[in-house]
Amino acid sequence: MTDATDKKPSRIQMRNRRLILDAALDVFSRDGYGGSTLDAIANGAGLSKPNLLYYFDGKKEIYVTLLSQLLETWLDPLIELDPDGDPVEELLSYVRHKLDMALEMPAESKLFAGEMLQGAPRMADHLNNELKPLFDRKCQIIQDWIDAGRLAPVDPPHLIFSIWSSTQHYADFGAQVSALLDAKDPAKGAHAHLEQMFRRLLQPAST
Amino acid sequence: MTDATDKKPSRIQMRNRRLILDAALDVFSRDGYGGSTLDAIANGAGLSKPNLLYYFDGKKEIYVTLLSQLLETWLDPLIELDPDGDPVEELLSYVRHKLDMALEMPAESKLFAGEMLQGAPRMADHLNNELKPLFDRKCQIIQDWIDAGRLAPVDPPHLIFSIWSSTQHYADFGAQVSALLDAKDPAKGAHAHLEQMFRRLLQPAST
DNA sequence: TCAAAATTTTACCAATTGGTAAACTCACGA
DNA sequence: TCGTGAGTTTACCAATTGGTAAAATTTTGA
Repeated sequence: MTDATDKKPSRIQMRNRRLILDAALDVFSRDGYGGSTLDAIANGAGLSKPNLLYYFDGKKEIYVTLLSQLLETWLDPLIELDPDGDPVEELLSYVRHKLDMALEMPAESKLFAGEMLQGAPRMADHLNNELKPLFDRKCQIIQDWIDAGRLAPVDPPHLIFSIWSSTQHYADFGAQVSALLDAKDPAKGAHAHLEQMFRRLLQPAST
Repeated sequence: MTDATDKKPSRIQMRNRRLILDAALDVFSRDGYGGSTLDAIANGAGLSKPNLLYYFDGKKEIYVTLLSQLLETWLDPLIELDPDGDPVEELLSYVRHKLDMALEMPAESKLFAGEMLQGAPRMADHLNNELKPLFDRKCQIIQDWIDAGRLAPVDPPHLIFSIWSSTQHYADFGAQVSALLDAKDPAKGAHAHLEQMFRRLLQPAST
């Protein structure tokens, strides 16, 4: 039983697995899966390559572990969308939360984006089995709000796409944003703009 | 004078350089720069690897050539934004054009996105010297429209970011879009949704 | 037609990369 | 304190990769 995936991870196991995953996030998000090397990850984690392979069975396992752990936190805010709250405020709160995540966790956003760019080959299962049902559930909530006249009529799936894309843009295309924006900090303007855009889109015609 | 960058490219040069760039677009956009191999590109182009290297000096040169050629067509629609046209219709036309490009040229979009994800290391010059001035010029046009009361007050740079992100999303995150959308063809819904969203955002309060 | 130039192939190579074997060291409980 | 298993290092390897040298072939223009 020298396998690193045992039931009872030691303190050292916990520490080193975390070191490795942290370094791997840096490397994978910067260089992409194909452009990343075990040496770079091991170096970033302060471990030797064979030592790194003592904790993970290979490059792919590190990547997949990272990705599946990330997905949980990444989709969390969508879960919180509350059917009993005020529709516009619920959705705007979601936009705010998503933008904050993009601004504060750009590496995570980029890792996710990179996987999507390549056709999500290692996430197809998760996409179909986990995200799709959640997505459909939340689309239904939005549709119910619309049917109740509490939200302007929008296409729920495409609304969610717009929220995802416009927020994650500040992480994934951060290089472009920085190069084009004179302001030192894009956060302020981004928040104000997205709030305005989605409020106008979602506000039902006042009666 | 056996250099492939001569002034007068032969018919064979034209044909093979195109074959190589076409194959390279496929490979680079699918596997990322680091994950792509000269063998894969040569194979896709139907040439041997040394033959491929007869036309380009190396992997990086293929990539950079591809990227810089792409940028011209990619930014073209922004150039067309006409200060003398109707503001809302000009911008909506730009949105439509951008979405069509994303839907029809997903590989190009992904190549561009992949470069951005990695911090645009091979595009910093182009970003600062070409795109930035164009971007500023177009932001000024939008600002002028707003000052003239012909457009709702929006933050021009962030408006452009929103247009870019929400349209390119259908290419870059195509795997996710396909997995989550029940409709066979996302194009129809996407067009309608983006038209609605940006029209609401941009329409000035009617007097 | 025919030599020169352009193009393509064959045969390589050095460096890198993901990964392994096995020896070695260290921490800890009996 | 000492044996045992967890953790680490050293030394290595086969496959892949970007790239080259030079011979062989095809195309071109006079």
